[in-house]
Amino acid sequence: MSNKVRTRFAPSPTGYMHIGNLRTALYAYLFAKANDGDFILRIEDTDRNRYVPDAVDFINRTLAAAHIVPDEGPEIGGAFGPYVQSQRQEIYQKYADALIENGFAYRCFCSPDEGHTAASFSGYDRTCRDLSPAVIQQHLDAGDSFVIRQKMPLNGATTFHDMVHGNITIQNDELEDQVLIKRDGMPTYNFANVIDDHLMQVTHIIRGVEFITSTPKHVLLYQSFGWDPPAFVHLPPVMGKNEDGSVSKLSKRHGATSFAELVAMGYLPEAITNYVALLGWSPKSNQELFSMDEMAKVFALDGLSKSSAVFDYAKLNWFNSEYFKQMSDADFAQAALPFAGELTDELQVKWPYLAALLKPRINRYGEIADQIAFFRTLPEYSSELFSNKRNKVTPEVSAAILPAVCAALEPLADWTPDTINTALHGYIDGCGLKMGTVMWPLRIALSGQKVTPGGVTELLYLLGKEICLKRLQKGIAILANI
RNA sequence: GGCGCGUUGGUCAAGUGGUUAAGACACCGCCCUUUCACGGCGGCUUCAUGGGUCCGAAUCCCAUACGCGUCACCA
Repeated sequence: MSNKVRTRFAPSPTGYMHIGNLRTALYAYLFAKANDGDFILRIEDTDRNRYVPDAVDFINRTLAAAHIVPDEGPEIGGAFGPYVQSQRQEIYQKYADALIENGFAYRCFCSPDEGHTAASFSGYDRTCRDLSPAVIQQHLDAGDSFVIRQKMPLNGATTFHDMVHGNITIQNDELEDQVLIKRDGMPTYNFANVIDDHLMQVTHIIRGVEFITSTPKHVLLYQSFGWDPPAFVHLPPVMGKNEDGSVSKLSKRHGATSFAELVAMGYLPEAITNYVALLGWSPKSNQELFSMDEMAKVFALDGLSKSSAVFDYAKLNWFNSEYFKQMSDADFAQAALPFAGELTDELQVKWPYLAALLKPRINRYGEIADQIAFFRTLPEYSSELFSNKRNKVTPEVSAAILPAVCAALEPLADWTPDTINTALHGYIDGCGLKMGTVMWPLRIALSGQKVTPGGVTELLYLLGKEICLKRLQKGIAILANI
């Protein structure tokens, strides 16, 4: 049982889930599941200045929405708790003391404001590295506050293996005597993560590349304790495309950066995770549409890419529209309704019918309001809109067609797609014009735009007889001036 | 700046010494068609640059350039 795969997602509670973070969580989850392992959620809240109320709840809700379900964590518990770092303070203290005991760490009494920066090597100048026991005791007796620092080797190099990048070596003299326990008694990330990953028996650390350069410090810590380090998997960042064509780490100026924002824009969680999974990972096959279960079957580390990927809305749109097509009309209608804005009474009744027309035509729910705005208010338009080369329509031709269609529609007692269609076809068959030629001017007069959700029959039905006749008259009036 | 990592078309990418360098999105064109969409067909554009090694290099080596990361008592 000891070689069961265990991965973890260890966010700090900021109340925000960046796309890149979501992807990290997703990979850690998928890798665990692909290997019948466990996925752990751990909250890294050792920075008290950054604490955001309800952030843990937010993380739980986000993971749930994305169908990433932890096997262990603050809410579900598990054999290795607590899973919130601020509740593990004594544990870190104990291990830090052991390090001091064995000469791998030391108390540093320097004030953070004194500027103890070394000139010849990286970071802290190591003033307190070799204090005599007597001096240390003096400080302790005086009640001086201190931090605990890691005692880095002065020479040599540290090498570790990364499963996506291969072996990485860093000279030890590049390493600072980093702080392990802060003045407030809390551990730093670089310390807590080592202790917790070992104690929680994490086998694979999956995290962003930003941690790659501090990994040697972690490895040294594992060595000091005599522990075997877990496998390391460092993921490249998710980028955004700038106005000038350059790319940089996905941020606000690129639009949405969080899972929650994308959902608010009307993207389906399933589509987001599917797309994000493929941003930096590729399966052995050419399959692109994956359910979570399918991904959990085929996910493998060797499909991860080394280089960063640019977040592309065009591709996300495609994924989302594919997921829309898989939805039933009823489910879509229900889920889309909140995005429709205020509906006329007519449309409220006919919403399921309208929604079915919208489903194959939009990329995200957020596009709905714009698409259906013309139902409520006919946009201003000019007679030029009536021109369409493809269907051989001109404003003149339109001027002849509109009144005739009005006449054909007017007598209809029953206003259903069927009766409307029959009346329309009756007219078209009689007049000798092509269907497209007749439909074009109708669409323009009905909607004031070239592109509409649904065909003319559907528009007529949805608008209702009275409004249709009015809009057709309006079209005739506009055409009268040419 | 030091150190580390990266670089296949507009974007995601397959590829691990011999391929016509897959596939997807986007874009363009055609077909279908009651517009749009859907669907079908086709096209466009790529191995950052320069040196090696080799019969042969996107694949191996070395430089250069560019990009990203890191250098906190943040994670």
